[in-house]
Amino acid sequence: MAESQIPAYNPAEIEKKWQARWEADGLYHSDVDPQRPKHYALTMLPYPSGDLHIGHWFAMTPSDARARYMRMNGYNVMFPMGFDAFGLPAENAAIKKNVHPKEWTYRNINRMRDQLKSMGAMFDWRREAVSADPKYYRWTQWFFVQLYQHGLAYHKLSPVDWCPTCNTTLAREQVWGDDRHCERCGTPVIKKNLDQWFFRTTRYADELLSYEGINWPERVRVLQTNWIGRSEGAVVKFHTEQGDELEVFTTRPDTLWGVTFMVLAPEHPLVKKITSAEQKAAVEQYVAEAVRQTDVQREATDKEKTGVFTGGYAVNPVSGERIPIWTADYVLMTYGTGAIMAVPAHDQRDFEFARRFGLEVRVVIQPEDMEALDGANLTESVPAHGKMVNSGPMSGTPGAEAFEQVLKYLEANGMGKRAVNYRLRDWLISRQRYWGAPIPMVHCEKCGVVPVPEEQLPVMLPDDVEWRPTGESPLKLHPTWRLTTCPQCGGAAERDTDTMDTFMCSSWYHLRYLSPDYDQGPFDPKEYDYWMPVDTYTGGIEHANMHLIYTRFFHKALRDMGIAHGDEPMLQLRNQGMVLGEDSEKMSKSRGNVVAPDDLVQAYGADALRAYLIFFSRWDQGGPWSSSGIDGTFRWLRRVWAMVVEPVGKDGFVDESAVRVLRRKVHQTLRRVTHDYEHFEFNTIVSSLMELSNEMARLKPATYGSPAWGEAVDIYLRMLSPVTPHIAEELWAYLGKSYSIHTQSWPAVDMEAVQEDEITVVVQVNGKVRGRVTLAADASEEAVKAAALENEGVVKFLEGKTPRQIIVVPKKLINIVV
RNA sequence: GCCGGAGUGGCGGAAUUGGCAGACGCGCACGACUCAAAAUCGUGUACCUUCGGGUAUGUGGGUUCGAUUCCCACCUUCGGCACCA
Repeated sequence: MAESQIPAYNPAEIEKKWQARWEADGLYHSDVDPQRPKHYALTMLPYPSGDLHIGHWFAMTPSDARARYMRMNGYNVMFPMGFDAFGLPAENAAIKKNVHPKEWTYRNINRMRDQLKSMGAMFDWRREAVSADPKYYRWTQWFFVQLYQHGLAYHKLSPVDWCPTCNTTLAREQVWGDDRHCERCGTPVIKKNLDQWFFRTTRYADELLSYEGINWPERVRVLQTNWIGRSEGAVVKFHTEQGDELEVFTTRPDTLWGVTFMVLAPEHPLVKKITSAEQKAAVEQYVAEAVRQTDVQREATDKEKTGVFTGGYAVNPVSGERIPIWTADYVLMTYGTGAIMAVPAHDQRDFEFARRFGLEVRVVIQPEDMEALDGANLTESVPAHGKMVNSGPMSGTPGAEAFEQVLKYLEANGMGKRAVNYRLRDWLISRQRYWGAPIPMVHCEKCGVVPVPEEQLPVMLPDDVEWRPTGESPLKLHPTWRLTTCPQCGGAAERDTDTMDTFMCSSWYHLRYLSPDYDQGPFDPKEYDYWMPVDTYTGGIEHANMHLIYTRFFHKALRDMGIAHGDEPMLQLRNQGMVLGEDSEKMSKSRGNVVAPDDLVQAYGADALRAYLIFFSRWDQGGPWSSSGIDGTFRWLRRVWAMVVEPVGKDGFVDESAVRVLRRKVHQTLRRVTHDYEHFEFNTIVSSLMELSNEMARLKPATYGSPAWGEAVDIYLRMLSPVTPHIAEELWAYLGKSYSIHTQSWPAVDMEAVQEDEITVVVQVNGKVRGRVTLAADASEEAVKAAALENEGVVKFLEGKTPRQIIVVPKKLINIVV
């Protein structure tokens, strides 16, 4: 055959060709079909920052491959894509380049959509949703109003985290690290007192701690559990000598008789009232200093305890004792009640404070395995549980019962009750920036806060705004936008000029994909009933305590408002790792280590890049990028190409034993690859396919032209198609098989073909490999033993000794112990 | 300090239930093809060795006939939380 008739592998040509054909045919459209089982595969939507990053491809390619795999397994798969288009970076970049954020964002979206298409993923672009689109944020606003009407949104004046670079407030989740910096720009935050909108995430704290019915990684569950930070204890009611109630939260009610002082946070409202005339100056100075400090300075755990005696006293409800009240900055106004009962003998922080200021340390817990404790001699606190001592009527209560017994005592005497505290805070929603969904609320002097009626939504974000940040909301500076009439009384009123945190937009994007053009509600219930919940959700772990908590909260709130069903929005979650630059640093423009996927597509084709992204590291781990490795997957695809298109010039002789070997390898690989798709172990899918193509190339001369060879190529291309969809489609067509390979079914493993007819058993002597024997697969244990004992290499090491023990692992290994 | 990952050749990684450590690929070396180079193909590639073998999965112990895998202690490293009462 003339060589010119064999086509060469030309990825640029075939990728473009098939992408156009698939799009024209609507091959990846997903429609409701009650006859078929559905699978909603979702990958976290990108932020349109300008350029698609190799990290996006790393995240999305395996998700795409798995969505394709599920489709081949008979599922009606929906795999949508969209853009998280509101947010700070758009604005910051727009400021730098002096283009309108809207223009900048939509330009980027258009560019990124093309880039996404070049990877040949099975996205159903008819379902694309863009959060900055009025027909999208109309419903973001509608949800806000719903939450408000159901008591889940409220506003209050409170000290909040403010990023001085981004010029806006941030939610607690968006402040990271030891230095409490802004999650987006890295600037340390400061505190500001502002009137802000919050969502009541804390109302769902307990439910968010339950992961029943969802298959999420242990790691994410642990992160969320720690973040929510549930602790069980009691609220105990003390009184000041002036008669004011002073409640404290404690996890150790069993130490109540050991309280020797109390501490109020400097911001606590009672500080002023209880401070005595003599202490007034000192207290005022201390409070002023504490307030001036940043959280970082104040909450540094290594600094020495500071504080001031207020001159005031409280009464211990259980003992009637008179307890001095101090104020100190190690007590936080934001946790519990902002006041604590201090038990220095059994709490290290209280202990340090007591030693510093010469306060009494009184032992009230005696752990069974410790010598008798004496408060005066302790060098550190004893937080261990144990028998209660010096505790009035409760003395002698064993450690195991102490907590419950004291609670019973408190409740019986009206002195306190069981209580649970969470570290989780309500979600701060207001942002003082332009590029976001306006908060659909009107402030009326007569009627107070009034939501914008549904028929007036969306509250449109105006285009003609000075969006350079000033620290004030840009919408506030617009000459007319904020002026409106009160929906309730018709009088003059003002709009809320803040916009919403973009995590609000992304809390429900998976619902907008269901019906992005629907205008009777946020989503079409028919689509919802069929597709929801999301079956497989993939994305980065960095969202564990932000997006992934918000979206769970959001779903549960919708459920309770009767808008959604089910307890969880996403059944199965899997996280990919992060791709680093070749210098092992995080990829960033400023470091100059960003790898541009477009260049790689141009040089090697999308298929080789897809295969390399899947192959080069564990998906859940990520790691430093190395462009040289892509040569390997490119060569492999070229070998696969040659394996399929290059004929073997021979006279039809087929070696039957080679056929058996071929079929065995094909079906063993199929079994392995199927397993790996099910378990999100993507890199070994490619290595198994490489191994198989190596073996097939070796067996090709002896099997070419046989039905087994045809079967091998057929199965090979099917297994290949989710990883490298274009070359698989091209070769499928080359062989004259019916279009499209992507609508074919996943092949079934032939269990008979998988069976080995000969087995090689490793023979060990004292745990060391000394030989191996090959026998028929059905050889008896006795026969295997006999063969092993006769093996040349083995005999040498037995040195005539009698085996003490022979361990047989069927079909694998024999260990002879002498 | 607390919680959770991870440590395997020059590199990325593999080893499905406690059973042949290093699959697959990169890189490197040598060879074939070529006037030559590239590309491609082939062979080799943990360490030591007296060529019998011995040693190797962060370190040290343990369980076991047998441990990358299980247990204990420690080291390194990454991530999260941190005066949360």
